[in-house]
Amino acid sequence: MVKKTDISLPVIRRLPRYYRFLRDLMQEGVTHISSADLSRQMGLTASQIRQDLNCFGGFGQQGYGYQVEPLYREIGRILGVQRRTEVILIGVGHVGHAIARQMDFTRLGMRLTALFDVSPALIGTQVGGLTIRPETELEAFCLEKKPKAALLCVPDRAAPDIVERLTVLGVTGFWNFTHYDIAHHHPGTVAENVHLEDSLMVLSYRLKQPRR
Amino acid sequence: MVKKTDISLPVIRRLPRYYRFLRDLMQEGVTHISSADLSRQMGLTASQIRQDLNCFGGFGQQGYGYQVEPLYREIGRILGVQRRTEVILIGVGHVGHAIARQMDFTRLGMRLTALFDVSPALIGTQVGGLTIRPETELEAFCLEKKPKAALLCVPDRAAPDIVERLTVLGVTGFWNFTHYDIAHHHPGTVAENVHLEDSLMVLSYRLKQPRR
DNA sequence: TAGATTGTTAATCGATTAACAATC
DNA sequence: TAGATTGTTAATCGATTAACAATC
Repeated sequence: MVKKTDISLPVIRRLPRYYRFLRDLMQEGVTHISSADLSRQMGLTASQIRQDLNCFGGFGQQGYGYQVEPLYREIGRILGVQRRTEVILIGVGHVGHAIARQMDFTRLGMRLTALFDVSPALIGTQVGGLTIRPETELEAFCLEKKPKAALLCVPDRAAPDIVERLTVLGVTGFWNFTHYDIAHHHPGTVAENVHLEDSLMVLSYRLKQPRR
Repeated sequence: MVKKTDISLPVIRRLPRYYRFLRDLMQEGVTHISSADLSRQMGLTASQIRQDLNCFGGFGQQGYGYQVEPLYREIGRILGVQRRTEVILIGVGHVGHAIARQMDFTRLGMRLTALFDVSPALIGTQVGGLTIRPETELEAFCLEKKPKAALLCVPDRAAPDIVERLTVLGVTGFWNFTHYDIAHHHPGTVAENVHLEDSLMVLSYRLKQPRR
């Protein structure tokens, strides 16, 4: 059923949005929808939607549109939400804490299994059902549990050391909230960056632009 | 000195990174640097760096390189970090709380002036030197203080109503942590989206890809 | 001056959009 | 069948990269 083995990253980055949209449509009882309809509702071109969905083809019917539920399932399958990747969180500051408490990792194809921090005030306390471990236990834990991904919420200056240790331990994926350029320094890894400061500066810039 | 009035968004999105990098170089006492050197350190092509910096030209010298400090100042000026935009935060849940506590708005060209929430348990409590106000006071506050930007950390279902009220009150910029598509529903506004769930799903996908 | 490096134009690459034949 | 809508190819657009003349 899958047509292209390599789907381009811009397409992949749109999939979570399609996924959410299709779920909403299902809940409204919509069973099928045309690319034209979807384009109006999502603010994309119908052409782009057809191109995107065609990457893993077979869900549209000429003259009729796309079957909502099969399409939803297929996107979930492509994103791999049912196969869960174990992830650990390093740095339980304000942001790390918020992420650990609020995100529904299970629904997103991940499972949060451990929290680490250096602060004696935090170590041993519970957050979202997990006990914060001392960062010194990173090696022991990873050697035993072999997590493949880490969520990095430490201060920028701590990042290079932590990433080095984690890559040695076999961690290949990072959800990176620091400004340390993981992908550049560790070519074998996969890093998704969340640069909150950069994003806010861009908003600041765009607001100050005379005409948009 | 400014050469292009319209700098493309991809270039703008790279500016915060240049800005940080140049600050680091200054702190190391580096006074000038060539695009080739910078390209090695930042993992961009020298060509792209020259194209980018040339949008607001005049900081390079042939045979010599770029003056670090003037370039740093100019990027700060373009991003408008010294002119501060007033911003209010709606929704002091885990993420909103973390943002309010941790981000240094001042350094990023913004000033956080008020927090709003619906929860009686939160209203009246202090976060980062600000008292959480009831969301019902949004209109009164905005009519008086006329903030131009809002940081949206409410649940998705609350977003359409809040955004509608805020745009009526003259708020034109949103730092959007919800999945509500503000730019699509309110064409006049500027929205920077932080879609944490989407980002995590993309990481999950990339980790599960056979070869990268 | 010679060497280095920019500023800028041209070439390439990739993603988006348009068009339309295929087909439900 | 006629109408609608996809799948897919071709055209367009924009961003990145390469090349090199200008010049410090």
